[in-house]
Amino acid sequence: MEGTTATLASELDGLLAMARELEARVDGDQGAPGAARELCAELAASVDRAVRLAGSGGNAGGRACVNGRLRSGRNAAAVRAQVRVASMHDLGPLDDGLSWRKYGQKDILGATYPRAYFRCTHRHSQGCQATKQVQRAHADPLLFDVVYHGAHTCAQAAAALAGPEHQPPAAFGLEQQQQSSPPAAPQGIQWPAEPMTPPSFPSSPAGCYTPASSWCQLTGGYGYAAGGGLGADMEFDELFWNTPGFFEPEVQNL
DNA sequence: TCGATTTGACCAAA
DNA sequence: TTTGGTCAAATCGA
Repeated sequence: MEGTTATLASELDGLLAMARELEARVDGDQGAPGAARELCAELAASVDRAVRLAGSGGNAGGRACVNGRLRSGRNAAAVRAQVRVASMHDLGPLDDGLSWRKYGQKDILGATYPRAYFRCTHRHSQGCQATKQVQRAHADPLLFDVVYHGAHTCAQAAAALAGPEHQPPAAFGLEQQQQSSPPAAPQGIQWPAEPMTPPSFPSSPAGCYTPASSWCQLTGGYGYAAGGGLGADMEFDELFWNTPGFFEPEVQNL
C-alpha cells in the first residue's frame, strides 16, 4: 500500500512540476488570456492538493520531512526549500528577519542560472555557521531553490524565532515568508527581470508560506540539483510540504 | 567610513 | 581534470 501511495505521489509530483512550468510560461506570456492564466493557476493548485492527499498517508496533512542528506561529501545534510514568487515584480528583498551576506556566486554546470552563496552576517562576530545557497530554477524563473546548511546560532536568529510570526525551524533559521509584500529588508536587493542576473537573496523563506500565487516547498534530500535545480523534476523526487513547526533541530546531522 | 556586493582566484573533493 | 564552495580584494552605496 505504501508503495502504491509513493508511486502515486511520485506521479503527482511530475504533474505538479509540469503544471507549474505551464503556469510560469503562461505568466510570462503577456499575450496569454486571463482565463488561461486562471486555469493554469487552478491546475497547479489542484495538483497541489492531490499531492498532499497522496502523501497524507504517511504524514497527516502533508508530506514533510527534512532529513536532507546531500550526495556530496562536502555537504552532509541540508534543508532544501523551493521558493516561488508571484511575479517578477515580487522579486524584491525577501526578509526573514535574519541577516544574510552574500559571499560568492558560481555558474553551475548544466544550470541556466548561477548559484549564489550566502552566510550569516554574524558569522564572525558570533560564530554563526548558517549558510544558504540560492539558485533560480531552470524551467521556472519565478522559482528558486534554496538550500540551507548549518544552524543559526546568532542572537538575531534567536530573537527572530521568538517572534509570533516566526515559527521554527530554529536549527536552520527558517521562517515563514511573505513573498508578495516583502517587508523592509536590511539590504535592499532588487530582483532584476533579467534572468541571467543571479538572485541576490539576502533572506529567503523556507517555512512555507502559501499566498494565492506564491508558494514554496521544503524538500529534504539531495540538494544538488544539477541541471537547473527544479526540485520537482529531480531524481529523488521527494517533495516535502509546508508543515510549520515540523522541523526538528537534530536534522542538522552534518 | 562602514558594511554589503561583486567577481576572479584558490582549494578540495570526486 | 573538472566542478563546487569559499576567500578576499575591489567596488559601490548609504
